[in-house]
Amino acid sequence: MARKSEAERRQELIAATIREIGAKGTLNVTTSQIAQSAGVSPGLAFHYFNDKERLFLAAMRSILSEYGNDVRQALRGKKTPDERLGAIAEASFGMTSFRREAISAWVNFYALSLRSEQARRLLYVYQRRLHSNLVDALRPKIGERAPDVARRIAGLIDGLYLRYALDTRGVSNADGEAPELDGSEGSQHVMRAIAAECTEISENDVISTEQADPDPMAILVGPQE
Amino acid sequence: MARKSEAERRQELIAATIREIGAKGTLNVTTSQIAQSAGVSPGLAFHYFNDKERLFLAAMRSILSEYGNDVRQALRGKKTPDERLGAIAEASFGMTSFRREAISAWVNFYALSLRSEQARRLLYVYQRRLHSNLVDALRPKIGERAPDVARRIAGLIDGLYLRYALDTRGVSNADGEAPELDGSEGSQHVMRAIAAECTEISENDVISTEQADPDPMAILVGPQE
DNA sequence: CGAGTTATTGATTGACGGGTCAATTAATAA
DNA sequence: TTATTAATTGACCCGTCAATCAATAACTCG
Repeated sequence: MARKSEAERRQELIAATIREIGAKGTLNVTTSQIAQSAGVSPGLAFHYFNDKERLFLAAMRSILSEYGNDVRQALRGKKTPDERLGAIAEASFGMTSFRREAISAWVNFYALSLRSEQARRLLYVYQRRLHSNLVDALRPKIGERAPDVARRIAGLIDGLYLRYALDTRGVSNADGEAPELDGSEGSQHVMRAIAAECTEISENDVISTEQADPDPMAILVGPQE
Repeated sequence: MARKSEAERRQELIAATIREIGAKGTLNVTTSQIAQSAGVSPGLAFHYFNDKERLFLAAMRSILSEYGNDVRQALRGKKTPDERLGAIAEASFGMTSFRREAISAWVNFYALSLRSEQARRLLYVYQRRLHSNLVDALRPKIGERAPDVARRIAGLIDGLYLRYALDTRGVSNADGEAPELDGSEGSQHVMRAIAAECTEISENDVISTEQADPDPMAILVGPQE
């Protein structure tokens, strides 16, 4: 049955992995389950990815890049800072990220990054990208205070995502019902927070530079190594 | 060896559970590990908690109530709204919540709540308390817009916590080194966000009531059942 | 002390899951 | 057709782990 190309199989296995993580709500899914969901025998998973960890990391990369594509596409054509900020916010709470599968993947990958150096690195890439997108969009509005504000907005996005994601019947045990989370509220919150931050800054305008926090390039998200 | 009271043993086992979750960075810890860490035989864990799930839930309750105590204590004596908001922020990023054990517990319990109804309920209690604390402290400053703002601030707290918690070498594999996360930055971010939200509101003062979002008591955190 | 109670042990079970590998099958080349 | 390569299978090995349980140690009270 030498059928499909390596690339295809890998993709199918990754998709199956995410599907199963979504269905079970945990990383405790067996290779057999994943293989079965991919319509393939268990051994094949180990043939393409050498162990489970690497399969998970591949799945994580897939989720991350899916989100990245969403943002990129949402930004396409948006020129004004506010348009761009809106695009980022909406992509963060859009359908792609709010499928049960994606939610389960995100949350569990957060947990995974507590024990896996690799996973932590991937998450860090996401954070850096988000931060840099926000800074780019904010700078025209608030200049050098953009990095500081961006850090809060990024935190807000993550936090709200988590809260909406875990909200109520959101996930629970698989059933026929349609959970259908809606993230539009989330992006509205984000936009309001941005508005508030910007208003405040234009208000304190003159003195802002000197009394502001002395090192806005601090730890949280900035190139480290 | 009939030694300690039930209450004591339960407490010891709960502490050991959190300790092990912290050390391994995951909920994949065996009952034997936990028992050993508590200086007790594996069987005893099942004697007091009937299964592992319940042991985890007890640990989660413990973490949650630890945080609750921190907040209560921080609020003690604080009268002005700003003092109270500062207390909440600092408690959220205080030492108690930033030990590696607590971080690992929180993050993994978030993931757990994707598959456990019980865990989700517990998390919901935490969210409701945080929200209500924030609203109480915000209302004197911004009146009926407090709930809406509180939702963002709560999200910001969660999100920043997550980001600081996962930051860099934060956890990784157990070693002798002292990671010693510092959350004081987090609370400063929170205070700045609050300041921004309040400034903006006092600015838009007159029109604010009518153009505000029509239903600030929306889904995210509000009594549901 | 001794009978009854409660805490505690740790060996044991039974299921399960990651990873390996020899064999099989399809596609391709000669 | 035959030879060669590569994908795919699925049974199997070995370790692990949640949960059970019969035995035992410690404590209580008469």
